[in-house]
Amino acid sequence: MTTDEQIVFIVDDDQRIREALSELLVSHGMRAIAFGSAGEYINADKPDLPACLILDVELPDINGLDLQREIAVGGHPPIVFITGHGDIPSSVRAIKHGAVDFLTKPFSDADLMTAIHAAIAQDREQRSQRAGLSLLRQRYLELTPREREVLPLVVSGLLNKQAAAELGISEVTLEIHRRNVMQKMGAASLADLVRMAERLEIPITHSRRSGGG
Amino acid sequence: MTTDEQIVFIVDDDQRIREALSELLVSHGMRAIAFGSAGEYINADKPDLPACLILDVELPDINGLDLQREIAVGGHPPIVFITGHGDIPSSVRAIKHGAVDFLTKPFSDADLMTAIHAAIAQDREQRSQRAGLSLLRQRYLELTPREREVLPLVVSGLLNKQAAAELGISEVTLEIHRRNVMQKMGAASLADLVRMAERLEIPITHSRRSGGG
DNA sequence: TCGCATCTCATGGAAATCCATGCATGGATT
DNA sequence: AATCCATGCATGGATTTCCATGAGATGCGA
Repeated sequence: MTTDEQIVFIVDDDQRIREALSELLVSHGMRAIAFGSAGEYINADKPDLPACLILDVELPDINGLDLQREIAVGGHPPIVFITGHGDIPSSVRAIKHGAVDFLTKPFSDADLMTAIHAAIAQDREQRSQRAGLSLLRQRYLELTPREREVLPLVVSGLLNKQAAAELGISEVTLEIHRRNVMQKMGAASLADLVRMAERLEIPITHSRRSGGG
Repeated sequence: MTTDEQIVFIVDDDQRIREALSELLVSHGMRAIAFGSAGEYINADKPDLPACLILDVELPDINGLDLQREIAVGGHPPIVFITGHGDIPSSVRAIKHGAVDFLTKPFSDADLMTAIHAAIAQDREQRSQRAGLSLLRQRYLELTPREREVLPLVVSGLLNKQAAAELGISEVTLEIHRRNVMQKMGAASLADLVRMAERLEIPITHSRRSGGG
């Protein structure tokens, strides 16, 4: 397939390798951008697309594994490590930290391409997850402080009456907050809101004992 | 700490290693059981405790990595690989498949113990997760076929009226099924039921558009 | 054949939710 | 000062949920 909506970043200090990899990728119909050091990669303006990072372990400025750790937080693309002098502890650390593969030179084009495809597929999935979560967070930010207090009580399964008592306000007022929360979060139903709260990792405060009515 | 409620399994064909590891573990206050082959391990009666499996890659009957794959399904303890002749692809494969660590001989006692502690901690967590999920599944099995049809509709956020229409039955009947579901599942509230359904990976069928009245 | 589980439905009432309209206060912004 | 926003409350009604009681039909296993 090789949709053109994807890109591969290459970080390697050896220019011949950068060129060889770039050519390989282009010949597979993929866009590639190469960097000679971790710093260049970090500072570059990178297109916002499903991507993959081919990362040499041995870099002039910082170690590839350290770069991995630094960019671990935040939406960076999955990494495929390549190295000329790999050792087992490094490979273990790399994979433990989420690298898709750890290839030692010489490796076959096929192995590399397999890893790249896997990495990009993974990134597509991750990006889609992140996009959804980011939308939710955005909506959550639109809630007023009081509404943010109401949300966890509601998704805990408390009755309006109970939640109102919890906050020391009247049931009517709580109902209004509750409706505002539903509306602002774009929840079609309480079930929906509960699932949103789950994804936002909003903790359950109290749980209702079926009191009944 | 080294709670005594835990155990370490050792699978290695070298008796001297089995004895050395056993001694090391006992000296750290942990129970250990050693096996000379994958087959012995598989067929053995193993205590049901938080555990860890120290697995030699090179075994007489089957490869340690293949054993890992075979026991991947089901509640087997996290694996710490040890090997005398490790290579990077093996280590990558092992970690990708969830191994906690991949140590090459000679390794320090400290490194091994660190890995073991991590593995056991991970197993404790996994077991706790599994226990909860297994309880849910057990309850789910107590539902009648009709109740299992009602559950996804309810947690989708449909009104009783809508869910009833979906099944072509009266609203009253659906209410009864719904209540039975709540009771059998031990859900204190709809929010609770939604979360249970999430954990059981029960798919959402329809979603309600806020029509409401 | 009897008993049991399952699925079905009705009536009827108590409680809770959903919603609209209207109003008031206090703080921040314009 | 005027306006907006967040917060708070009330009344009142439509809709929905929750629950109990009662009851009929089907199918399966003892």
